[in-house]
Amino acid sequence: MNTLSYGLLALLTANPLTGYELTQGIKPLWRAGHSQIYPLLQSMEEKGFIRHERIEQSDKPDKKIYTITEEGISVLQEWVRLPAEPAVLRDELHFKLYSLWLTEPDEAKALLQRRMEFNRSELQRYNLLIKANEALLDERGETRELKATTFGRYLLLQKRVMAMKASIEFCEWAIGELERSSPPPG
Amino acid sequence: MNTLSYGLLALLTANPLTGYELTQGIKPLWRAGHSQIYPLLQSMEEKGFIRHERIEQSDKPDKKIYTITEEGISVLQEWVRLPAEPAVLRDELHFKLYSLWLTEPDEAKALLQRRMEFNRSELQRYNLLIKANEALLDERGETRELKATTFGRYLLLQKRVMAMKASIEFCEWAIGELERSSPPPG
DNA sequence: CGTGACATGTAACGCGTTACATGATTAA
DNA sequence: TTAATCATGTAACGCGTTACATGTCACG
Repeated sequence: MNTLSYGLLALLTANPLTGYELTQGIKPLWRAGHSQIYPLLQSMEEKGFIRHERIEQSDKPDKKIYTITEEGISVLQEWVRLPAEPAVLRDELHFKLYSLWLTEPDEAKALLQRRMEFNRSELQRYNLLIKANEALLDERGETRELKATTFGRYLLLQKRVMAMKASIEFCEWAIGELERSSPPPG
Repeated sequence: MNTLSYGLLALLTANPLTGYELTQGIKPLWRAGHSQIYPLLQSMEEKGFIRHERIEQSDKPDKKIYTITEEGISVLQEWVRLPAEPAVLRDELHFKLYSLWLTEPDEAKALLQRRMEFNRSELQRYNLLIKANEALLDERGETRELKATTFGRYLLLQKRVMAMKASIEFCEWAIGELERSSPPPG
């Protein structure tokens, strides 16, 4: 049981999902491809933390819908209360900033601008997810459980939004610093 | 040549360093242990991007001081102008936030508080690094090269500072949200 | 007629962490 | 005397990415 395994359990507490849906749904939380996820689902099923139901489909490939078991919920519960390890950030840009003086000022600016545009599109994506989450609550947010899972998603998405905004602010500031240190002609 | 290899080259453009010093110095930029770094130094030396000088010491173990070569600088230069891959963030807290409703409100708050305290200590560490960087410039910041490398470090450290501040703000906000949704007795 | 979504899996390889290995000096 | 700093290396294992593998339907 590694971190990703617990993450899959976390997603399954909200509702039953297929491996394919888990692969899509985990994207804003953790970077993982389907080739990592399918084997973990198999091993968690052997451990009794999840179980699956096979759905035969004629138009699309058959699928397996995974549901978390009572045992799965209780191991997740124990894990959640354990202190969280420090976040690990791996960003090439750190090294590129460090050696920025090796490039032309124009190229340095372009580097930051590309990152800023990517961050802006990510921010937009998170805002859409927040709206979808709120809509879910408005439509059928009656049970205590749905309110609770929606709240968790809300916290998480706000975390991502705040980080993205900070990153965009950094890019804007750094581009300004670059222009101050080598003003463009004109 | 992976990202970490270019990162080591980046550090070596500022001044010659030992593998040990590189292991320490890379910490704010990338997570990597010495067992990753020593083999990369050997392979980069075979490629001709760096070279080393052995220093014999009587009180401490002997050391190897690595210097970047002209060829090393030129491959780094080419790499820096390439677009930076999106940053990868791996944070257990994402999953724990998502399943926060499985814990007692007190434990949920403690989870966020621990992270906030860690972030605050990181912020302090970065502020010290910024001061050290500025001091370096004041003391002997005459050459154009030193000014340039100091500038790169400055940008990078500001990036980390802004990210940490955003993360601290998130924790404060999230603790507030938790208190609002389940007020403490009294 | 090709691309993308749906859907699940395995294999190979590279990257990252932990542990093993050695050994002197210095401060608590 | 125990831990920490300096200093370099290897080995084993686990995690993450890319590629291989298969097949249908819908849309442009």
